[in-house]
Amino acid sequence: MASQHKAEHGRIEERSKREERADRILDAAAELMLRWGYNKTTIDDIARLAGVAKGTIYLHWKTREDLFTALMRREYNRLVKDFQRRIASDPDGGTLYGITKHSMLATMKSPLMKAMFLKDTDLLGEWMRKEYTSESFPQQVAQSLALIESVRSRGVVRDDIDAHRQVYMLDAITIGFLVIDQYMPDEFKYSDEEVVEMVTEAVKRVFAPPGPQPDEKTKQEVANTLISSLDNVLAIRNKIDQEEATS
Amino acid sequence: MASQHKAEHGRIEERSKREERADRILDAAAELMLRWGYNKTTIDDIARLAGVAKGTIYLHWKTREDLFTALMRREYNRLVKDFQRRIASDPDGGTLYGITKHSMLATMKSPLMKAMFLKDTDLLGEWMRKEYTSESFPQQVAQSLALIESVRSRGVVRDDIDAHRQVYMLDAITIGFLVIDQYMPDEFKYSDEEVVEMVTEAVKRVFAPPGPQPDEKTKQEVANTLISSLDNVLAIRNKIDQEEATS
DNA sequence: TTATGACCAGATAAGCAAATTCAGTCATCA
DNA sequence: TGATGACTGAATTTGCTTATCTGGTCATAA
Repeated sequence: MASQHKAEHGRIEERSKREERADRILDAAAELMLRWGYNKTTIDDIARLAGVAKGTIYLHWKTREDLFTALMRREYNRLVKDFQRRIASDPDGGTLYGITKHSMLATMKSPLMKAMFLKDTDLLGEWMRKEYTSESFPQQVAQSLALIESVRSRGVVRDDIDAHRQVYMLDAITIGFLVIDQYMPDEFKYSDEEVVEMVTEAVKRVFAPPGPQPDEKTKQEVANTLISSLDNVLAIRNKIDQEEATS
Repeated sequence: MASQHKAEHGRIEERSKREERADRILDAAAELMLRWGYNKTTIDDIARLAGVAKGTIYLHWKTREDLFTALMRREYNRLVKDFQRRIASDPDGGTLYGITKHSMLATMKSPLMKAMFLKDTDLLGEWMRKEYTSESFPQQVAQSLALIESVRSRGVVRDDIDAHRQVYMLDAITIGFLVIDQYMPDEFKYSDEEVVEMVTEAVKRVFAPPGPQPDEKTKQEVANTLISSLDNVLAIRNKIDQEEATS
């Protein structure tokens, strides 16, 4: 009994130690990827920065590509959780503009995810071509569509425009504010927060319904629906990950 | 008297023949540039397609770079004139959303200008790095700012936002709608006209002033100011061109 | 005088062998 | 049993030579 408990305890401790190490390796990978891009970040570099031997990395992931995929998944998980947290703690988290605001802030704070949404080849290099990206944006758009339909049905945004077009407009506006700083001269540099303020204002006005503001209860509902649907997305993804890991 | 007139007539005819040929050469350059991009479009190709000898091209422009700069200038002139024509014939030509609508339509119809605004390296290649682009966008932005200030002062758009931010927002939105189609999956493909309809709607809502619609006279004024300020821009540019040509 | 295209030199690409890099493995160690 | 890093072969890069291309000129022809 005692020994069994001890063994289990040991296993758990070991597991968490493993995970901690995996995290450290991913941290190193993230740092190097941001500095040098995918193509120029080698396993040796990562191992050195993480303070482990190269072989150790292969105790965690089968290939280099897998490692970076894991990194991006972790980044995505963090982004989504950050997003959920922001939504939950903002009274406007149940409005379209609130949602846009927090999704943009979360995206801006995560350079790797931003690179992925914007298909930044410099950073993602070869990884983009094979892995994630083909599914990534369409998936993002699908979620956009579900979101729009959810807020429309509750009268939180106007519904006198085709839903698909509304998604198109919303994505055009957010992408626009994500890329515009590359084009503007120096007199027009704004902080992330200022930019987000501007998108929020724009989204608020473009999608505001003709009637009165949504009441608190509706906003709560929308926020909750969104948060739990994101829980779902994460759960499904993690399930797929596990199945892939076991197979 | 008669012979003098004849000579003059001859000179004019000759001049216009020259210009016609220059135009033909630029047409060829435009076609090839769109197909192969700047880097892979050779003077020989252009000469062959235009049906002239290579040396003839150097009777018109000192260098290859000059030729493409002339092409872009012609394209810009055409865009501006197209834009002016559209503005003049639209009753909403004196509103910010009308202006946006027509500037976007004009831009979309001119792939080379679109490439320039978006800094499309694939198309513009080396030309971009040396020539136009450094001045191009800032100049565009400066015009944006002048435009915003002009419409603001006449109450055509709201003035409860900092003018610089308004420019930033307007440019973010237009750029967004110009690039978004690269990101959207196939179910979300819209024609230029449909896209412009959406931008117009967005701009209308984001920048609408709180008060009543501007009256016809104000719109006329704004449209006229804009058109003549564009005349000015063109005049200045052409003057610079001539000075460069003579020096 | 105007237009041409053969011609030139410098730049760019193609070809190729040697050197280096790097993802992934595995015998060895603790 | 978990971690290591020397090792391997495939892939990429480097260095260099040769071949091709192409912007720009200019003697010649119309």
